Amino acid sequence: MLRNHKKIPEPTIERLPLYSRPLEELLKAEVPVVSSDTLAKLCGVNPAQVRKDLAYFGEFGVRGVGYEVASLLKEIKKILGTDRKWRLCLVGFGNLGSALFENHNFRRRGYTFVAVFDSDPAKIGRILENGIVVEHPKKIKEAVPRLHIQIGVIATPPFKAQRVAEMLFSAGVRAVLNFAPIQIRKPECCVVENVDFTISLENLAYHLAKLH
Amino acid sequence: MLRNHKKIPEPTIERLPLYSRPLEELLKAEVPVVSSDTLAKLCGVNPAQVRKDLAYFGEFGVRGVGYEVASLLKEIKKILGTDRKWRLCLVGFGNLGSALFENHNFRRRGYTFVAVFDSDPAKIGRILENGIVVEHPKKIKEAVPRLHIQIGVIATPPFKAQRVAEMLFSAGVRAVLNFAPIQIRKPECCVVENVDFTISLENLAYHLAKLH
DNA sequence: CCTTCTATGTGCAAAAATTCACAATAGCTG
DNA sequence: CAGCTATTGTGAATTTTTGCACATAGAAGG
Repeated sequence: MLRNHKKIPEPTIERLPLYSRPLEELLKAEVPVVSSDTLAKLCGVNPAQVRKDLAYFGEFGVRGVGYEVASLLKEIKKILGTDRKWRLCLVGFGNLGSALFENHNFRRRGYTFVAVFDSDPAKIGRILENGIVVEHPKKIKEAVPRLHIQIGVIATPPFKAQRVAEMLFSAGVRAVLNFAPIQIRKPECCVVENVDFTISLENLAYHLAKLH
Repeated sequence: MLRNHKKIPEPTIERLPLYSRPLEELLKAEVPVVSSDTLAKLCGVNPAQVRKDLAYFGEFGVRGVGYEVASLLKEIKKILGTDRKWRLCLVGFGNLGSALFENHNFRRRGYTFVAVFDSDPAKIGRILENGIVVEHPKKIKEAVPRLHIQIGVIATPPFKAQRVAEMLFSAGVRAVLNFAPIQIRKPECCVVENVDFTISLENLAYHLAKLH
């Protein structure tokens, strides 16, 4: 058994959510069992990779049969912490921010926004879904512990992002999802995940230019 | 010289945009020259990595001095194809779609939306910036060649994404930026880049759960 | 023009990740 | 219950990526 001997590689963690998407589909379609081969094809990866990734966490499969869809999905969710609810706050209620706030994928997966901050006076005081009121970012310090906010989502202009991140960290938030196209400096104890569309576009452009 | 002997690793390509962000800052701040060490620190990577990545494409630095900011940035842009203009179309004009459409980072980097598609009758016909009119996706086939669309951006609900991707490919689009949380099947000759926020969130949740 | 200083470019070793390939084993069949 | 089939779990081989460490070369100063 691998699971207790080695530490888990980062790429493995990044693939788990990838596996869970088709599994949800299969569950919905009432397919009871899936093989590493099928799942691999659905995700566009190598079957051995699927098996090895899963084996880090336990023996979820049955030899000669495959993986039971429902229980595998449950296991993956447990590993990723997706079986819990997570409380988020949003900083920056512009176009992107409000799209994120209204995004149903988030809530469906257990991520709920419980506070929204923006420094624009025209937005402060606006009442959103679930009775959430847009507040000035200076309220972060006080709101984080009170509302048990665990994850901060930054959707501000780039030049404000570092400052906002520091406010979040010092208020006790230890995980940040950053949509601003800058590199956030963070304390050792915290995690930052960056989403930068333009990086993806630049990748595309590079490969496209190569194609002919 | 490495450049003509070996093929370029994917991670290298993915880091180039990362380097370009701080370089833009440095250029704005009129810093003339930067060392691999400084640039590495700004990007949170290893200095040798910066040098090696850049060396794949040429000898851009001066020994004992460093890299000239302006010319390095220009080189990176040339490599990534960011020195050109790219013409995009957007499919799916919901919350996320409209946030993307209005996102200034895109235009600033040379990515311009020249068409928008959505199947919602309430949205079709709506006139947006630059005189772009929201059209039904069945117009994709005709619009792609006419408007010289090079990249398609998918911001539809997941269950429509595959169908839309196929329409784009068959219309001649060879690069797709996909925001729907599904794995797009694609022809050999095409490139797909996925942006899935919930994957990033699940990563965060995993690491957060690990922290204590 | 020679010496010193500094930071690049890169060969090489180490580490990490992927993939192969097969032994182990569960279920099925007769 | 023995033999067959299918598919897992995993050791070993392979490939890829990273990082060290240093020779190399440009610049500056005497």
